[in-house]
Amino acid sequence: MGIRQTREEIVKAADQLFYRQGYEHTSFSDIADAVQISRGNFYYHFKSKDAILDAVIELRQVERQEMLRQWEQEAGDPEECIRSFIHMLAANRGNIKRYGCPVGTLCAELGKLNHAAQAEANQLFTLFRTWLRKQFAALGRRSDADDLAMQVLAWSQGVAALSCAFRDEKFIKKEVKRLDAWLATAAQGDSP
Amino acid sequence: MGIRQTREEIVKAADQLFYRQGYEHTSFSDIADAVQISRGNFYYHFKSKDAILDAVIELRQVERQEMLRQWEQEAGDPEECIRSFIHMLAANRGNIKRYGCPVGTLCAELGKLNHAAQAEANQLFTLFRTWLRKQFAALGRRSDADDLAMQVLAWSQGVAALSCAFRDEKFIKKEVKRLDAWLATAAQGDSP
DNA sequence: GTCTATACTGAGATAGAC
DNA sequence: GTCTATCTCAGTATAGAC
Repeated sequence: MGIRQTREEIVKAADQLFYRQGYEHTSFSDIADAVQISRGNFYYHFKSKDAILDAVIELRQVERQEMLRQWEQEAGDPEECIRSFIHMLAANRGNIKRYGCPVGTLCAELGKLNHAAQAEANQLFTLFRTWLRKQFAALGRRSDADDLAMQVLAWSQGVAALSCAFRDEKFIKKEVKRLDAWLATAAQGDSP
Repeated sequence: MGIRQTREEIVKAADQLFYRQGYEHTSFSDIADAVQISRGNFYYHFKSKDAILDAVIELRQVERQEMLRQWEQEAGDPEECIRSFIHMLAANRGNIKRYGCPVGTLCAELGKLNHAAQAEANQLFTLFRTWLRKQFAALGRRSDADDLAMQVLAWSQGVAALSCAFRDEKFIKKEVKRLDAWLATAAQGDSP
């Protein structure tokens, strides 16, 4: 197996495991089992567990960035862009119900660990925030675009947290509907 | 030191440490240092780390229940009760900014660990949910009281998660204002 | 590149003295 | 009740063979 390919598989497996079990609770053995390599082989590709975490965060950043780019490409207007973001909740409701939001739970965990990669993980939130702000500004809400972006983000985080705690997918669907309705009025309404 | 007192101090210290560092990341040594007892002495009071967690969850349940009871006693009407809940966010904004919501972050962590105490921790959410539902029902929103309770809970969770990630206290204040305004209309509005 | 073997550390937990 | 000493185990990480 090429070095590139093995490295990639490690990062992908770690990404999933960190999401499902948390970073600290995931051991090298867990990842090794998933990728079907020996524990020792790890250190040829990464010098430490932290290094794997860095790679995972970078992977998520690249993936999310690409996702946002694609939404912009497919959408006809900024409102549709924001709607794509909102509908991501519904599309991933199975995973969210079980494991929460991948970004939110990682940031929360690294925060408690006071981990060095905290800032980088939080960049994932910033990525969404900046993008949403841009969409709201394009929607004519220039003066409160950042507030609206934060509201959408917080709303999503709350829905993810509760649907996970109560293992409730229907709550996600309900809230996505409410978000949709809210967006429709926000798109028309002027800045307050 | 009496057995009662030492046990209580262990639970209190563990409560704080679990909140600030997370359950898994907190070791016996951490708690021992905080309480100023030896590691070995623990096992006279608790038979395992899980047992301490159980005690911490129970402590939080008792404390929250007492808090809700007091709010009801002090408030003139259900709307004021709900307002007390909302203002808890503002009152604790310093800790929330640093460590997130004590209930939300614990439930999230235990979920990832797939820990046995998961259900008990989630009961903390249920406690709030049931109480809020009761208040909304008393407010005349009987048909959607539970929906509204979930909305307030989710809103709070989202605010806590984002204010923590961005280390932003002002966001809490802003959102508490919006929640207040929302509550005022919800208190008047009929069931949809 | 990948493996096995192993060193090292810190964790939870136990035993028994005081 | 509290202590010290110690056990066991899992985790990260390293060394060196293949």
